[in-house]
Amino acid sequence: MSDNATRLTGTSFAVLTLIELLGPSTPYELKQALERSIANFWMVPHTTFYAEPTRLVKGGFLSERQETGGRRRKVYSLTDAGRSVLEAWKCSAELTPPQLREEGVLKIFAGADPVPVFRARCDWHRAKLAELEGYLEAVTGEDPAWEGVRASLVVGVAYTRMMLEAMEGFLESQAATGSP
Amino acid sequence: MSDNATRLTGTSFAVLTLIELLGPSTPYELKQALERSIANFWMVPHTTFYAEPTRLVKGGFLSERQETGGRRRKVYSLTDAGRSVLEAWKCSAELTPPQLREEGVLKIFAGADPVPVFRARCDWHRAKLAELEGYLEAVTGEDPAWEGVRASLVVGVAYTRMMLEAMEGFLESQAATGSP
DNA sequence: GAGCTATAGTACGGCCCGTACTATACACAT
DNA sequence: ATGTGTATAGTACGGGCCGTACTATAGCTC
Repeated sequence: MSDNATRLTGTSFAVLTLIELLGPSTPYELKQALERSIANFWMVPHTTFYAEPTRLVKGGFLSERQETGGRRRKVYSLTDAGRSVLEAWKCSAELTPPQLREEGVLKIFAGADPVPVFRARCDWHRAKLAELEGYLEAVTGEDPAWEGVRASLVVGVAYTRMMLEAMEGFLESQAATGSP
Repeated sequence: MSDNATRLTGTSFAVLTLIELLGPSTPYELKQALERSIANFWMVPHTTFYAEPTRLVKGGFLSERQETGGRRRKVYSLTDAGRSVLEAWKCSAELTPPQLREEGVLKIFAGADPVPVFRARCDWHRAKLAELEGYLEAVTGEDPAWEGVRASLVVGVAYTRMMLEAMEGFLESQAATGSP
């Protein structure tokens, strides 16, 4: 009946999911996988991410053992409790609202000129698009267990491309009316 | 030379901008304005938001006085330091990367069926779109100082509509192929 | 075997934030 | 005038988050 149970956040489920996909893993392996996938739609700073497995062990959702050679890193595996909360989360229909933090729009709100803001964001989204397409290419033809991984990258690519096209359209329309 | 200066986050600039627009304000007035505008692209939980003016006073960016009647609420105003960091931020070209946290894609990554996820998100975006259109209508024809407010709401409406259409398109294509 | 660079983390302190609770104002019935 | 319901306007608390700075090991190269 303890009420200070480990709170499970999106970051927790990100870690659990990665271990389910990869099998027993070290924190760095998890982090590498994260950055090529989940981090693009569920951002986690690395210091938070490294802390998460420890929390999950404390909550009984992961078990931990030490590598015997090399750096003697810790290797984490799912426990039955971990597997079961992960399954429950996947099946549940509940979704926390999407959270967006876009400093560019904040500046526009404050009265800044939208053109440089969108130009900067176009560059950012162009780079991101190339990055995501690279990740997607790397997982095509993989194991069917990775279907969700592929699907999420497809969503990410579509989203990024949509944003990029919308902003490019805006900038072109501005260029047409802005200067003679 | 103190190096533990108050860190200024997006939330800080949100508060500073709102006070610049509204003039001296109480926390609740700021929160009301926030929810009808900024919170849609820079989410802040209310407990964080209520704490922010206190931090900004400590940093010297806001000054504080007490209402004399009624609830004797605190009224915050910009100091010169506050006005100056706000201006510097508006003019600077730097932007932190856009931060997205979308639990739906996380579930798809984990292998969940995308259809219920997108259906839930469609409902959410439809409601959000109606809400934003309401806010936008409420500020049309206002003071020219509110130009940025209008522009940011226009961006928000365009974004939400784009997301909605993309998801509806996906669901229709699924319906066409998924069942006979 | 010293230095360089990439890899693989930890320490710390301030900030964030979800849950729960508090408190005041106003309406309207009693 | 007093109860009681509801919207308004917050505060308390403790664990989680996170940016900056630092540390440490592995392999490479000279």
